[in-house]
Order: sequence, then structure tokens, then C-alpha cells
Amino acid sequence: MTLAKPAFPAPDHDHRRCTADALAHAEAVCEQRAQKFTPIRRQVLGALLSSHRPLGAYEVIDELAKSMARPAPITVYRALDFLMANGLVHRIESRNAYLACAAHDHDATSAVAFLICERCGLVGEISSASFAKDLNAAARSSGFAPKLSVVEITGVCAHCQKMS
Amino acid sequence: MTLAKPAFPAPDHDHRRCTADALAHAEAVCEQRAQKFTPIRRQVLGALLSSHRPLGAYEVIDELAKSMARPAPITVYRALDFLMANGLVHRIESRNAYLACAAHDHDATSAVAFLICERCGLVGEISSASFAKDLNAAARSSGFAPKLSVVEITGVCAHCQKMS
DNA sequence: AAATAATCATAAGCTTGCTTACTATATCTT
DNA sequence: AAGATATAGTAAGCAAGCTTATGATTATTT
Ligand SMILES: [Zn+2]
Ligand SMILES: [Zn+2]
Ligand SMILES: [Zn+2]
Ligand SMILES: [Zn+2]
Repeated sequence: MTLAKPAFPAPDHDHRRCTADALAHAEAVCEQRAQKFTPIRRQVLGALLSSHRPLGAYEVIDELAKSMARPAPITVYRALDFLMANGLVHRIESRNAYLACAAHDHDATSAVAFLICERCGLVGEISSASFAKDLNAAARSSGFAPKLSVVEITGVCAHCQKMS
Repeated sequence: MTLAKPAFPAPDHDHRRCTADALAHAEAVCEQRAQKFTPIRRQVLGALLSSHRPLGAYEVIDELAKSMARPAPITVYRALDFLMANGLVHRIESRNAYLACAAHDHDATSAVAFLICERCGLVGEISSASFAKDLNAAARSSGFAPKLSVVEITGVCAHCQKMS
């Protein structure tokens, strides 16, 4: 197993379906784990799913405010924490922002790398076991015991390259 | 070329020398590029060099305040920008913090990975061309043109492992 | 010497990210 | 029905990160 998915959101993909799938997946995960997929949690995930761009917490609040009473920061942070704990949302460290997981199948052994397009802002995920191994090997070669890896690659996506 | 340097700061290394070397290197780089290594810039770099821990901008200010009139944020940010632009300081994205570069020799083709010890807070750099290749290859396989890679690995350093 | 450019200081302020504390619901258990 | 647990709302606040604006120094160029 090297690459899992299309990796980068194509500009013309069926995003309705993409969103629906993600919500269905979230529901399934929560049910399986006997966790509650409450309205707020659903709405926060929904807000993140509205694009493949990472949103800051306050952007999430703004997004939600469009369709409900403006939620307080704490409300959103609680939902984000829940969603992250259940692997439904990733935090993009280099942006202090949050991204709905689009891969749905991170196995424990493979690290996730994010591809961040500096033109359009879209973010793709590549989940590769092979480079996770390399990365960990490199770390261990200096006696370091790696736990969590943050890999965020900025560049230009295929679509934006054509546009230039 | 696989690994360049000791990678992780040994607990008993000659840190005086370590600091002096870094300052000398900074001076050389600036001279070579016809850039001015002004007092503030030197002091900010000095503050970062006081440990192998990344410091937030306000921690830098606190550090400087010990030996001079407390600088304003803007002053420190300007210096940090300069130092980063010249490759003398790295930004640790997952911490919103800044780290004096300890490697002095990043060639353009190799990505830098940071090893962040969650016990002692020290940060090491490994600059490996081999995994940079892998990383870039993985990114390119989905049509993505990578530019800047952020690789930050949290874990436990060799020294802290012995301590447990 | 005058003009230009780079650097720095002063002052103020804004935004974001996140927390603490307390209360109110809802959900589940007994 | 009563109690325990999980979740969410309300209110307030704090700290960090970073910026804008403006004027003063200092260096470089002409
Ligand atoms: Zn989509
Ligand atoms: Zn793009
Ligand atoms: Zn040292
Ligand atoms: Zn350590």
C-alpha cells in the first residue's frame, strides 16, 4: 500500500457527494464507537466540509453564524476537539487551522502529509506508509523516539499549475 | 550525503562554542550577502541561541528585556523576519515559535526535519536529502509541485529516554 | 551637501486562538 | 422518579501573535 486516494481535490469533483460521504462516514464512526454525533458536531464538520480549505476556529464560527445563532468560541472548540479525537478533522499546524479529513481511512502505521496549494488554498492528503517508515527511520537514527509527525508541504497544485 | 550533523543537541555539548560558532556563521553569511548584522539582529539571534528550544516572539522579548530596554514586538518581528530570510532562524510551525538554526549548511535540495522532544523541549534538526526526495516524489505523484516542506516530529529524545 | 534608502523606535491596536467558571439541558442509569 | 453523566450554552477574559502608522536615525548613493 503506497497511495490511497486521489490525494488532491479535483476542481470538478462531485463535492456534494464528497460532503455527503464524509458526513455518512462520520456518522458511522460515531455509531461504531458509541459516540454521539450531535447537531453542533455535525454542523462544525459541515462547515469544514464546505470547502477543502482549512478554516481557523473563528472562520468556523463565521461560517456557522450564517445558519444559526453565532456560537461562542468554546462551543466550536469543543466540537473541534471531539472531531479531532475521532479522526474526522485534522489540524493544520502551519496555519492554526482545521481541515475535514477527506481520506476516511488512515491506518495507524501510516503518516499523513498535507499538500497545501499556495494559489487556491485547497489542501490534499497523502497517506503513505512508505515515507512514514523513512521519516521514522531518519528520526530513530539519532536515538530519537518519534510519536507524532507533522508533514505539511506547500506548493502549487496540478490545477493551478495549468492556470499559470 | 544522508545525515549531516549530530542532529540532536547532546546534553553535555560545549554550548558556549555552539553559540559562538552560530554567531560567527551569521556574521559570515551577512557579510557575504552584503546584509547588515545589526545589534538588534545579533541580540535576537543571541536570545534564540541561549537554548536549543524554540522561543515564541514574546519569549524573545522577555529574554532581551533582561539585558536591555524591553523591545517592542515590531522590533523583534523585524529581526526575526530578517534572520529567517537569511536562513539563520527557523520557524517551528507547530509551536508558533522560532529556533536558531544549528545546522549552518542546508543545501537547497534537502528538506529539514525538526525533532521536538516533548520532555525537555529541545529541538534537533535532521537535514536529509534522501527523505526529501521521497517526500517530493510522493507529492509530485499527484501532480503537486512542492516548494516548502514543514516536517516536525514530536517524540522523546535519546537523553530523556534514558531518564525514564 | 543633498537626496535616497535602509533600519529602528514609539505608540497603539487588532485579531486570533484558546481558557475558565458557571449554569442549563439532555441522556442514561438505577 | 432520582441521581449520575455527558453535552451544550452563557459570559467573560486573557495571552500570543502580529500589524499599522509615523517619526527618528543611520547608512549609501549621487
Ligand atoms: Zn469535495
Ligand atoms: Zn491549487
Ligand atoms: Zn548548543
Ligand atoms: Zn529530551
